[in-house]
Amino acid sequence: MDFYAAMSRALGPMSWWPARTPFEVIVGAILTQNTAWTNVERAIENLRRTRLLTISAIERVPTARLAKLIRPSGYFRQKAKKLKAFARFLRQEYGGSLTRMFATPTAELRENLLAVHGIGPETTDSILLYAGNLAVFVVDAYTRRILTRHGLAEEKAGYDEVRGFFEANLPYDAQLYNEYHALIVNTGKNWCRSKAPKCDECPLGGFLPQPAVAIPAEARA
DNA sequence: GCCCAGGTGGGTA
DNA sequence: TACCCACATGGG
Repeated sequence: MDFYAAMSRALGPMSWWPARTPFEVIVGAILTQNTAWTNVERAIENLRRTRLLTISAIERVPTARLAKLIRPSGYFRQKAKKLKAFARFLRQEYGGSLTRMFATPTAELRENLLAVHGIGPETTDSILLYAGNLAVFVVDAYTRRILTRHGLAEEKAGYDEVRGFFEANLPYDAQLYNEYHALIVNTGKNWCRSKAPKCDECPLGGFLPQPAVAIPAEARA
């Protein structure tokens, strides 16, 4: 039994990302930065209701109005600028086409996204994996917390270090990365919050370092 | 009231 | 490079 199998057995298929279109995935990835998803849902719903869930609409809407609509997601003035910055980037670099954007070689696209204001490593990789279906492992606060609590990573391991750990030990498979990250987030939400983690009930079983590596059985030699 | 959430960018030493 | 802090709402 390894981490993936334990989480999968406890939680079942995740079917992520909760969004209707690739563009909606990207909007959600920006809005959920350090924010509970329930708050993001309200903001997305406001954008849907006002027909603003398209690239051209985000480009056209005044920043102040955009900010007001996404207010429930928190950091709303910052995030309005970030959505604007992404829309501008997509227009300038790819003619406003997500299809064209995702046709870009992954390493090059990753660098380009990281250069956009408000899009850091986790948001970049969430976009690549969940909007583009590209095999890039997403690392978030729960991933780090779970790994460090099980003695599988240093407290201050860098983002790319943790990402590399997974990508080097897993088959190159976007669907697997998709499900794995989703399982980690749900495990974190349910059992591994920063205060009072319910380790005794967690499918990954407590604070102690695990002998098993954090990879699915089929990935092992 | 307090803590926390699927981060990121800017400023300072 | 390595910290420190602002950014902000809503739920437990």
